[in-house]
Amino acid sequence: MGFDDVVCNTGLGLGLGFKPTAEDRKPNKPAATSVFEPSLTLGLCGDTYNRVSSKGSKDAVEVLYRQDSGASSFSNGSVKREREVGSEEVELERVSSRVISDEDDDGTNARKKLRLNKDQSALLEESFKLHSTLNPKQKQELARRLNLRPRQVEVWFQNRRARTKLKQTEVDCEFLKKCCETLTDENRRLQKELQELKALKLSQPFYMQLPAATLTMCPSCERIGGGGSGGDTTPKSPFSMAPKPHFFNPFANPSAAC
DNA sequence: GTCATACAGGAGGTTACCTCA
DNA sequence: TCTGAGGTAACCTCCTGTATG
Repeated sequence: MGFDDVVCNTGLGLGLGFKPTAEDRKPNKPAATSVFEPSLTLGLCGDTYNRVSSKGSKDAVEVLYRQDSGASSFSNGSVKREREVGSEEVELERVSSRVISDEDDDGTNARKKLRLNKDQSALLEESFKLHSTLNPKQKQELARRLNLRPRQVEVWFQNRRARTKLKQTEVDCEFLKKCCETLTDENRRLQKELQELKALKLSQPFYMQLPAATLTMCPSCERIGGGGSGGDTTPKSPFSMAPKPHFFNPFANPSAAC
């Protein structure tokens, strides 16, 4: 979809941006393969942000998802099963996570902050490329491979999704700014054109303002059409202006009537 | 079939730690 | 050495979807 298409063909003007399709919003759909439809609603998009590539880690991730294929934390059939399988360990994980993270060795409440190493980050990135969300089994397995707590993996994915969305928001914002600039320029140009046409009309003798010719010209694209042809016998002025008061609509396609 | 409740997980926002210029 | 900015792990709250009685 080109920029011009957005401005001229949709009639929606600033209805821009990208959001995942309904299909894309399904959990565990690979983030990098999403298809997007234009929208102001923001969503995940093909992620080019801060990506670390590692052959070894990619292999590991593929194995991870092969092992767990068919398990979705959202699909009706699997939710119950996952809860049965993972509820105990997940609960344990949550409790232990709080205890470990909230209390220091000496019992103080200092929040410990670990720094993921390069390999851990690479494997997490590869996993995220395949699936932007994890089900409990995938989380457990990934945590085991990374030697991290499942809670840490969960947090990483939450933050990663947030960063992706933030990045996409910034991109969309820039895009909308450009749209706004273009529409402002177009508006300015059309206003100027309108002023010129008004001045031209006033400068002509009265008899020249009569609908002597059947030619019409679109003020936007400056194409001249045979207004009288095609069975249309309605008399028209040389620059057939809109019969109604004409308000500039930046979202309307100026050439749509042509 | 409908409703109330509980639970799990994600989004959005915030806090706090760490690194670096 | 100090400091402010930026990145990000960890946390909190709210909302939504699903299962269950």
